[in-house]
Amino acid sequence: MKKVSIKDVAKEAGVSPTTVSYILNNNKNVSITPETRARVLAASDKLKYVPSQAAKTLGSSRVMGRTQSKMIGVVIPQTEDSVDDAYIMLSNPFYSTFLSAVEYEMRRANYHVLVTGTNRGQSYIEVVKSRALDGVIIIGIYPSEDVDEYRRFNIPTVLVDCYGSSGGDFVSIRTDDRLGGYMAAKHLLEMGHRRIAFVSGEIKADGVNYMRFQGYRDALAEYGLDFDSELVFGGYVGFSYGAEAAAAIAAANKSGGRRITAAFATSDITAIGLIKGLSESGLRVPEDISVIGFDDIDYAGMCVPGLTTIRQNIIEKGHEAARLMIDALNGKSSAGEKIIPMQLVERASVKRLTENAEVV
Amino acid sequence: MKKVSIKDVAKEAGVSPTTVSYILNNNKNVSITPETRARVLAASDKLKYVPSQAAKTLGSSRVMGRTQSKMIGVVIPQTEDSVDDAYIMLSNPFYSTFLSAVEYEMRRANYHVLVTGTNRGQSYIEVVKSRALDGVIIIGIYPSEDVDEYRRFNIPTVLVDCYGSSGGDFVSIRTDDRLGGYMAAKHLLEMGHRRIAFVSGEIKADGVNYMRFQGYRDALAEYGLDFDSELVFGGYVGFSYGAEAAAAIAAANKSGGRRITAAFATSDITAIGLIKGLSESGLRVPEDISVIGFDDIDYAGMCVPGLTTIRQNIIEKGHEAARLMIDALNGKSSAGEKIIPMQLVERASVKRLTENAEVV
DNA sequence: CTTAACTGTTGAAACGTTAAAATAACTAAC
DNA sequence: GTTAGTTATTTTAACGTTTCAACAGTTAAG
Repeated sequence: MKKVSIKDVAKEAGVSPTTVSYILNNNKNVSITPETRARVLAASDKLKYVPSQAAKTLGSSRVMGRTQSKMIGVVIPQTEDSVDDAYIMLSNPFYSTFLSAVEYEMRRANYHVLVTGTNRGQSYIEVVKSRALDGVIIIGIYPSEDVDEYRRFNIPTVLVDCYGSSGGDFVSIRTDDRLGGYMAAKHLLEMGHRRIAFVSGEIKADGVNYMRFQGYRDALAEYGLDFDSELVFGGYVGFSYGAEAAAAIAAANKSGGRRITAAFATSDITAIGLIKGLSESGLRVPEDISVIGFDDIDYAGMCVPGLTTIRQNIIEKGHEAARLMIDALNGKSSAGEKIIPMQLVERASVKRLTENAEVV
Repeated sequence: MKKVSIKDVAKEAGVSPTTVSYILNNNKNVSITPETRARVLAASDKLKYVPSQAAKTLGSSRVMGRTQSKMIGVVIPQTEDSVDDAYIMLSNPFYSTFLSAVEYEMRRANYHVLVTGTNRGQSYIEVVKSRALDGVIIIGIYPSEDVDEYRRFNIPTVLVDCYGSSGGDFVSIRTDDRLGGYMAAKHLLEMGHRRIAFVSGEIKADGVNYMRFQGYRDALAEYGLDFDSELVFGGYVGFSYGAEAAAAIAAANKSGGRRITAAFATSDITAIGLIKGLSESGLRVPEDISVIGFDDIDYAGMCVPGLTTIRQNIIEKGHEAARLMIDALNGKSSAGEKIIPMQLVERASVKRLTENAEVV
């Protein structure tokens, strides 16, 4: 009934609590007789001793910078749910898969993961301080206000899909989004498309969408095409699922002028919403309009038609983020940027356009 | 640079640490002069004091049963990813949405959430003990081995989608899955279908799939139809995404005999995999075969064709789970079962069968 | 005018652990 | 045979908070 503490183990094994601590933590700076070690281990097993992490954290906090809570935080942007008026952090499966991968890898390294949603710009430095988190992984937001504090407290921080980080102070992990945007647009261009819509959520200078947008323009320029701002759909908050963009595209195509034959959506979830909306407007994918996405979430391969997309290995990205975190935690500070490769995955949502079809 | 502790605040305000503690925790058992309170609050603000949760947890652990870590655990079953050989806990968007909702509501009540994946049957009592978690929300698994310990330590536990709990010891939250299965099958029957496949992941006696299966049989019986075990697809581990079932169904239909005209998949994610597989086998949904799902994940409304499904309000379920947890945490133990209502959402994946079409 | 209860505050002990210094028991060196 | 150096272990003090008993000062009751 009563909680088993290190003292109980010590008494059972006939040694001091310190010795138990040394043995259980495999402290390399002390030497222990094999017999003592065995005796303590046996006692610990017998009593089913589980150390109190709170006490460990507190106890180890004496030496500044050596506090060990064995827990990291993962901060995920929170969006308002389209249906209910609730805030949801894992609306994009990209985040779910990423978080799963991080959690798995961290747990293998004996760390626990505290997840927290956040509104853009909201500070969560208090969580970090009050919980004495060993590190933080932040997705999609550059925590500008907290940066100084992070520096001051020297908390290992891994930034995912962020462009705000000036200089190489933090560990950063992302794809080459400009290249990715270029790859997507280029693929559509190669397939004969010329009027290509750009469909995106919020476009912010420190976000991935902005970079993918640049890449899209790069490809256009390479083909000698002028950029047409009327082809940009979205770009403001809350425009997440592409359905609205679909209606706008359908309307644009009906109103005459050169037809939009393809769309590049900056995330698969948007692409899927787009396809849905197009289908409701009576447009078929890929027969009437081609769609390419970004990310390759599980769902991209499962939907009908299969979504052609720029794949990034999300699980690998999560594992890598965790590994970078673990390295940083162990003092092997690999500050700088880690770039995850991408590749084009061709499925069924993009159709090759023949010359005459294009002119229609 | 140095950490601000309660002592610093006390010194700044000219009171004892105890007083600061009382004020900052709004302790109702003591009376404090408004002036003192104001002075302490000001000092705390000025120094940007953030209490150490580790110290709080440890300090409050003196009285058994009053330990406050202000953190709960959410345990999510982990499955092997279909593509990579990694373990993923949030493969089903149902979990993601649920977790998001729980996290949001818990955070509003000043609790943090530690997520952890788990293999079936794996114990996580150590996490609970070492972190002194205030409570645990467990999804989809009945933690039989840990039950005694939970009882002994009297840790508030909310079981989600579990049928293993004998008696009303724990708080439990789920849908009426038997009714849900009945609703799904009945809808297909009402639409004229008679050969209805049952497609599911693992069917275990303490899981929701088993209950949905019972409901499916109830509906069949109501229509005077014999149960045909050849219509059950899946039922074993790893058969998650319905694609394999699709191939089996297509094969069965080709080999003669009465044609399978509809399928009930026990989760939307399975239904979607099924639709994909069917489409690859050259079968169209709903023209050639109708499909009904379960859950109404975001994706059900976004895919093409829109998935007809048995909707449960997942966000509401998450909020409710969090609220039950908070009640339990506050001693208002509402042990027993909370049932979340369902409703049929008709979209485009089920087709009405005319008499002669059925006989084909 | 004594006793009892209340009000606002404090000091000391405790929570379970780790860090650093101390100790004791050997061994080796000169 | 003193000194110095290992090795295995212990003692003491901290970490930042809460709890509990105590206290002095005021008010109320009899």
